[in-house]
Amino acid sequence: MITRIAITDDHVMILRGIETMLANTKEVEIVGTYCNGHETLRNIAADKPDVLLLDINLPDIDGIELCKKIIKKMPELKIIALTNFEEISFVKRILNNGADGYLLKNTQKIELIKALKTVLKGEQYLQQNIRNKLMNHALGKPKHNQFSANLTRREQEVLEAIAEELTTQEISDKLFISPKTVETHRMNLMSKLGAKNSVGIIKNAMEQGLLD
Amino acid sequence: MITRIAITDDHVMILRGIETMLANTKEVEIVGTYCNGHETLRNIAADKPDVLLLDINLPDIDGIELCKKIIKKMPELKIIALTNFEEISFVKRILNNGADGYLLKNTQKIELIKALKTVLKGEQYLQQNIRNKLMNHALGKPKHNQFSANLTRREQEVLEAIAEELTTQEISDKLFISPKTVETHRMNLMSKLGAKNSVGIIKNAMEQGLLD
DNA sequence: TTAGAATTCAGGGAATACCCTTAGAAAATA
DNA sequence: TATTTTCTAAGGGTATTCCCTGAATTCTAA
Repeated sequence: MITRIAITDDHVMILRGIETMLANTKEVEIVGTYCNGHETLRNIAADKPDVLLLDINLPDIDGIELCKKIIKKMPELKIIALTNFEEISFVKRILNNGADGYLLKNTQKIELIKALKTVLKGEQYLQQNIRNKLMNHALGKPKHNQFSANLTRREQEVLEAIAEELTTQEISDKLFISPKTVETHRMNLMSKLGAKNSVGIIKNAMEQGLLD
Repeated sequence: MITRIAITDDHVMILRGIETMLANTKEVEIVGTYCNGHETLRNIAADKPDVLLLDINLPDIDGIELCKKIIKKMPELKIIALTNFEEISFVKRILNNGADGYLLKNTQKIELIKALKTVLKGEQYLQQNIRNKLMNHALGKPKHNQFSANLTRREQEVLEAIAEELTTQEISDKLFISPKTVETHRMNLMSKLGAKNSVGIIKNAMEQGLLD
């Protein structure tokens, strides 16, 4: 059985690149290539692909919205998100909205084929480094992770307010607590995050993914 | 006479895509493909291309620096910058540092060939929309873009020192300048990055990849 | 060579952050 | 219930940042 593949990408070079990569693979056939979201929505039902390689950064439609719409139309279709970015929050959103796989655009032919086979089996395919990141991220939140400080609810709120560049007074107004209490939380944040000042709080918090 | 072409891009798909695009064109021959800056610098002299299609966003070397280095080595070589971004400030910088052309990655085959011919004649090639943007820019809309803050050497040094959680005094000791000078740089950083305080400087700098 | 950046520095004051300690009340947990 | 953690808040400082103005020197690109 030949797998029918469609590709959506506004970069012609990427389209040609994938076509070339798959040209000598007998198990697959490219049944459609689209340059944007609207073209994809118009033609995908007629082309009936088994898998769609979908660039998330399209000129016309937000990738996640597009993903949702396509899945609604064709629930059987497997979608592999294709992008340059490896933002964890983004990966999570796209995977929660219909995508079955996530590939970076520097993918080699072998990995592309592996990804296709995996999603066709009904499994999820993620590149190794993305998988690792997701793991770390998942473990970081609910569990006691010795590498990432775990903050109390209030500390988290103060942290976010500091990240918004608010002053102690402004934070106290926002959270309806005394400025002195805000200072206490700030001191505790410094201690927990190993920072010498607010700059360090924000730097470490961002590196540990405590913000977003 | 056959034109010798080399390509530098860390995305295999782009490499394959360009190869495919040029495969049926007799006037050109691809003599080398490189995945990063160092590979390019190592091999380009031996491959002797007439034109280099150079992705500006490489994993290892800053595109502009790389461009300078290559031109120093091979002054005859024509370089066409290849990228996803159409930031005017960026276009100007790269064109002022050795590139002869600027193409977006959504370029079609016809335009690619046209660009190659143009730069080989010794002229500059820019895509139409980039050309228009440059025109508009030159005609008097100096809208400074908050997304592309470009920092001076000293500002970058002060930025990095702030990120190290140093105080003004400590930074002044480190850089052998007066604390007052450090404050001036800090103020300019706030202004350039649209920040209200040092926390904002670091937050925006990290988001824009000005640190690391 | 000449205008524009970039770098340097200063005074002085207001605002804010930093740092220590202490401690009661509320909430979560064992 | 008892214990721990969290949240609250204060006094009383010192250190640092923030903000304004103004200005000389050096570098750099047209």
